[in-house]
Amino acid sequence: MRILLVEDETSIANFIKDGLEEEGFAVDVADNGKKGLQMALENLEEYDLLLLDWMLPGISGIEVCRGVRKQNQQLPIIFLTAKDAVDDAVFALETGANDFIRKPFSFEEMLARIRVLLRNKAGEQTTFGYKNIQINLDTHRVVQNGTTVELTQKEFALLEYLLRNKGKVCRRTRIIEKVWDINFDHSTAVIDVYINFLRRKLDQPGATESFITTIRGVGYRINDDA
Amino acid sequence: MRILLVEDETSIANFIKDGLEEEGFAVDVADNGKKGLQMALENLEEYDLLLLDWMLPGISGIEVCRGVRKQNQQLPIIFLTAKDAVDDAVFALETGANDFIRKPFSFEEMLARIRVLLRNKAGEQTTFGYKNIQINLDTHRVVQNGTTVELTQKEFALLEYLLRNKGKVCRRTRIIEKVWDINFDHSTAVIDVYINFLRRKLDQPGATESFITTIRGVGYRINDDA
DNA sequence: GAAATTTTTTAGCCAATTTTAAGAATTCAC
DNA sequence: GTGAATTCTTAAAATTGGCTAAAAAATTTC
Repeated sequence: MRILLVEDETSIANFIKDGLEEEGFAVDVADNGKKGLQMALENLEEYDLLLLDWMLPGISGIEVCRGVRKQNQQLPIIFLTAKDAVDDAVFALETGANDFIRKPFSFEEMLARIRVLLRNKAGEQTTFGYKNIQINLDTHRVVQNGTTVELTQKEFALLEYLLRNKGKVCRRTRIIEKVWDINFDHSTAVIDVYINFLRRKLDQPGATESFITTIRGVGYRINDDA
Repeated sequence: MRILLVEDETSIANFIKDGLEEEGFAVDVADNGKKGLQMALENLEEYDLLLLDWMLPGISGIEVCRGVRKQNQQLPIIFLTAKDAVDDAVFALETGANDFIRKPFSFEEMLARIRVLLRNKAGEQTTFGYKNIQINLDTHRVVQNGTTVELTQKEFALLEYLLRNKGKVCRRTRIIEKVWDINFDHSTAVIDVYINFLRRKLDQPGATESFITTIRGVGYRINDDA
């Protein structure tokens, strides 16, 4: 799940970005309206949700919202507005926003609203599994045959991505975008290295095949069970 | 947690009532505005939240809201409005509602919003424990193996948060928000310092592992008791 | 208002994690 | 089979993030 955050105050932007990343979202930040609109339109398919500050230098949040809505009716958009700006809230909804959050907001509130809007897309599932491997997002644990396997953050994120897409090919470029960064060097071999880490930690010793199938020239896939 | 639901359509009212009762709320239903306002005002102290349908026979939801607000500024009020009634939503907020939910809504969405507004209200468990550690919110005491351990306020708050979420990861950003104030400073190392304080006070001398597990890049976790 | 306690900041250290790089192995097309 | 492309594996370098101690700042207590 990739979120575009358009927010000019660096401290707030970082706070939100860090928090959401800890929750497993990928977050890109634009620090002004022009850049925000540009990023949104250029990668319209990439983003699952747009978080828009109301007050922005240059192009305002409303204009960004309008611009995006012209191209895409579906993308969930949430506004961040000042506490008592009731009119702003109305206006935002009229312009096509799906929800708004009044500042100062608690992170939990924001997360609740994001989850509501992403529900159909993301599902709220917090555990995934393949055969004897279970991953749990709440506890941030991976259990295999009843024993915990220690994974690092990146290993965890990669496994989560593969399991979320169990049965489907995960293309290298997609993995780079979702697990690493959208701007990450595509020629890198980190993926290979991390796939290798996962295999070493999770493949059954003596098994002839890995639980992660390599699809040459394309990417990787964890097969459906059975 | 007692909720007053003012809704004239019996089927919807029952659906909401049943659902909320399953979640552990006590729910009273008024099937028109007049009755709703009356019940609300007579038992103002009893209710923790008001769910108000917009369209009501007789006295409208807005009028109920206004009437309640005259007596009580604090009571959280959520409106249920028709899907595209943007103006209604605005109007509701101006009249003093805290939030609104557009119909048709999902039960989860409603629950999420109710929980946000009820956060930090009473009626919760007041003791938590992990192995030999017991924390009591009423007496504000921590007891380990029968002897009281002196904790400062912040130490206590942090331990409380970790224990409330026993078994789950507590992400750094959430800890900062919940235990310290909403505070956009993510560069601080207070958390580390306080985790260290707790460990020094509560870890068994000679133990190989702390009772608080560090999850690098994510946060901390107190494991479920074995 | 001085002393004690609590909270927060700072900074160096260290270890775990992440990334890079490069040679080995495998696969595929011809 | 041969060669090119891709992936695997390993090791080493770079980076990050958490730990700790100590000091500074804020708050409470007497």
